[in-house]
Amino acid sequence: MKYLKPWWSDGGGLLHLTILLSLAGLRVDLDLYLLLPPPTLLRDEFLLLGCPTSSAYALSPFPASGGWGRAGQLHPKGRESDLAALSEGQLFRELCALGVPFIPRTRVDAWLVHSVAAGDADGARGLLGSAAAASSSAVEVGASVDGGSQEATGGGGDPHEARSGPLATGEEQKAPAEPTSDMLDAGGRASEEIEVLRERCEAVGYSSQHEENEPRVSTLRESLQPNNKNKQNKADKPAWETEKTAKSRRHLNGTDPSLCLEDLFQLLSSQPENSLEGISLGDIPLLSSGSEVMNSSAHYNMNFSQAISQDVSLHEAMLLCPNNTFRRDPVKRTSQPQEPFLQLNFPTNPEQTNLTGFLPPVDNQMRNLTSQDLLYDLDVNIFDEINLMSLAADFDPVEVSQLFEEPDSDSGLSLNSSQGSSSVAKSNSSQSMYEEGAIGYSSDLDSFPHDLEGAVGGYSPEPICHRDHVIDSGFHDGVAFQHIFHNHTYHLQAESTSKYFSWPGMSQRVSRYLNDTDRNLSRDERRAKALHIPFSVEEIVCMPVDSFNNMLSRYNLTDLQVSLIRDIRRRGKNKVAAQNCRKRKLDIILNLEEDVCNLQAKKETLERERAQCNKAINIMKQKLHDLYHDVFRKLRDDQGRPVNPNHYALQCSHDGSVLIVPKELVTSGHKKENQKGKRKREKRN
DNA sequence: TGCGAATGTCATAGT
DNA sequence: CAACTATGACATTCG
Repeated sequence: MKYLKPWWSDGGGLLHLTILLSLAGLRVDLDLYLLLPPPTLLRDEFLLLGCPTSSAYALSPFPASGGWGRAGQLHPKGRESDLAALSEGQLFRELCALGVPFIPRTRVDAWLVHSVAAGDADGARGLLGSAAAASSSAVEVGASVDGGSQEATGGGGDPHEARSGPLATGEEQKAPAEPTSDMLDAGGRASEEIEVLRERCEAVGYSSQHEENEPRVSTLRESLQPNNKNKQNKADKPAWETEKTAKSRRHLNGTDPSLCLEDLFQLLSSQPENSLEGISLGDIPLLSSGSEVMNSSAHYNMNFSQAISQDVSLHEAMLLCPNNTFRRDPVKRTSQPQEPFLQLNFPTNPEQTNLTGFLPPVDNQMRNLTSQDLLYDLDVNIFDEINLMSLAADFDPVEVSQLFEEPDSDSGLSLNSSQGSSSVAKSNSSQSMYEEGAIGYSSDLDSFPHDLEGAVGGYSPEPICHRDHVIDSGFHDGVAFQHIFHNHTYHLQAESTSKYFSWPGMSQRVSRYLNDTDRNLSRDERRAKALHIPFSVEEIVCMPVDSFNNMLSRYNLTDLQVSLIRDIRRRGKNKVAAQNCRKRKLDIILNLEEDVCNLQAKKETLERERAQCNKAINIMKQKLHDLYHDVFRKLRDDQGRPVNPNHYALQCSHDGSVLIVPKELVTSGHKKENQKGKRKREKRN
C-alpha cells in the first residue's frame, strides 16, 4: 500500500495517546493517534484510500507503517497472519466507516478500536483474550481469561470469529454502530462472560483488591501501584462524575453494546482519572503486549496521575513548549515578583505629573526578559491596543504645523512595507533599542526634555510606541510598566494608535513625546491624523474614484482636508506606480539577462555546430580529393598513358555522366558562368 | 564618512 | 478634461 503524505505535515494536529482501558475485564493498551482537524482538509488524499471523511475529523492515511509492524508482538501465532491478511486500507476503511477519530498505531489497536466501535464485544474480547494468551507467560491471568472467554462464547475469543463480526459482514459493517438486538444479546452475553472471567480470575488466585472493574493485568502490576488513586478520586468526585464513571464502566465492561469509540473518547476526556489510569501525551513508548505493559507499568504508574491530571490544551499540545512557559497561567504570572519591572502610576492630578517618576530607570533585569515574556506581553499588548482606542484626544493645531514642516520622506501607504519590517528588526532586542535610541532620531528627541531621556535610558521612539500600553495600564489600573519593550507589532501599533490620547493636565512636551510614536506612521498618515481626516490612508488610496468623490462630497471637509486627501491619494497611487515600475524594470533587466544567457548559450551551440560542419566538410573534401586522384590514377588516354590531373578535370554533367575536360575549357567556362551570374544580379538590383 | 540599494516624491508624458 | 499610469530624476533613509 502506498502511503500518502501525512496531512499533519501541513499543519494539522495529532495527539499521540496511549490509553489504558478496562475492557472485558482486561487491561488494554491502546496506542492511538487522535486526529485533530487539519487546516486544510486533504479530502482528496483521503478519498484515495476509499475512506469517507468524518464530519468532525478529517481522517487520514496511517502515519507510518512502523507502528503496524509492531503489532505482531501482541498477536498470538496465527492471529497475526489473519490480521495481516487485511490490508491497512481495508482495516482503516472499517474504522472510518465507524467514525473513529483515531489512528491506531498498531494493527491490533486498529482491530480493537474497530471491534469496540462496531459494538462487537465478542470481537474485542476475543482479541484481548488472544493477546493475553500470547503473553501468557507474563500475564498468567490473561491465559485464564482467554480460555474463559473462549468457553463462554463458544469460541468467541477466537480471532477468526472476532474478525468475522464487523469485517466479514460486508456492507453491514459500514453502518453506524447502532444497538441492534444481536448486539444487545452480545452485550448481555458479554456481561455474563465477564462474570465468568472474574470468577476464573479469582479461582487462579487473583483476588481483586480494587473496584469491581479495576483494570488488572497481573499481581505484579498491582504491586507496582502503591496508591490506588481511583479510590480516592472516586470519593472526591461529584455526583455527575460518579454517574459518568458508572456509565463508562458499563461501556468498558462491554455491557453496553452501543459502545463506540467516540463515547469512549468522551469518557476518557471527561474523567480520565477514573475511567483510565493513564493517558500520556508525547513520546510514550508503544505498549503492545502484556509483557510490555508489565515491564513499563512502573513508568505508567508513575506517569498516570500526572499525565491525567494535567489540563493539556490543544494549544499546548501543538506548541509542545518544553517548559510550559507559553501557558497562560494568570496565577503564575501574577505571582511573579513585579518589583523588577517599572511601575507606572499616573497621577490623576495633573500637578503630580512627574516625569522622573513616570519613566524610571531601566535596570538590567528588564533587559533580561525572556522570549516567553515577550510573546506573552505581545498578546497582552494587542488587547491593550484595543483598549487604547477609547483614549482619543483632541486635535492639536501645533502638532499639525509641526507635522507639515517635517522634512522626512515617508508615505502613507505601506505596501508590504519594509518600514514595518525594519522597525521590527530594529526592535528585536531590547539592547538594540537602547543603542538606537541613543543615537537615532535626533530631530524630535532633541526637543524632548533631557530628564525624560535620561529617565528612560535613551529610548528610541520605537520602543516608546509602547507607551500605549503604558498609559493604558498605568493610567487605569496601575499595572506595571513591564510591557513597554515587548510589543513588536509595529504595524498594529500604527493602526491602533491613529488617535491621540492625553489626559487633562498632561504637559505638551510629555504629550509630544508620548505621541512621538507617530514617527512610526508615515508622513501622510500623520498629516491625516493631525487634520482629523476620518479615513485611513489605505482607504483614501485604494478607494475607487466614484466612491472617493462621493466620500469627499458626503463629508463636510475643509479645503485643507480635501487637498490633503487628494495629495495622499495621488502620492499613494504614484508610490504604487513607482513600485510597479521598478519591479517591471527589474523584471525587464532580469529577462534581458536571461535572454543574454540564452543567446550566449545558443551562440556557443551554433559555434559548435559550425565547427562540426567544417570538420565534416573537410572530411568530405578530403574524400573527394582522394576519389579524384583515384579516378585519375585509373584513367588512361588513347595510347594507354595515365591522364595528368593537372591538365584535365572531371566534370559532372546534368544527366549524371562524368566527362574529362581539359582545365583550360573548365576555367573559361567558369568565367562565362560568373559573368552570367553577375549580369543576373545586376538585373535584379 | 562615503557608497549603494531601496524607497518616496515630483514632474511630465502618455493612456 | 479628469483620472490614472508609467517613468525619469531627485531626495532621503539605511545598512
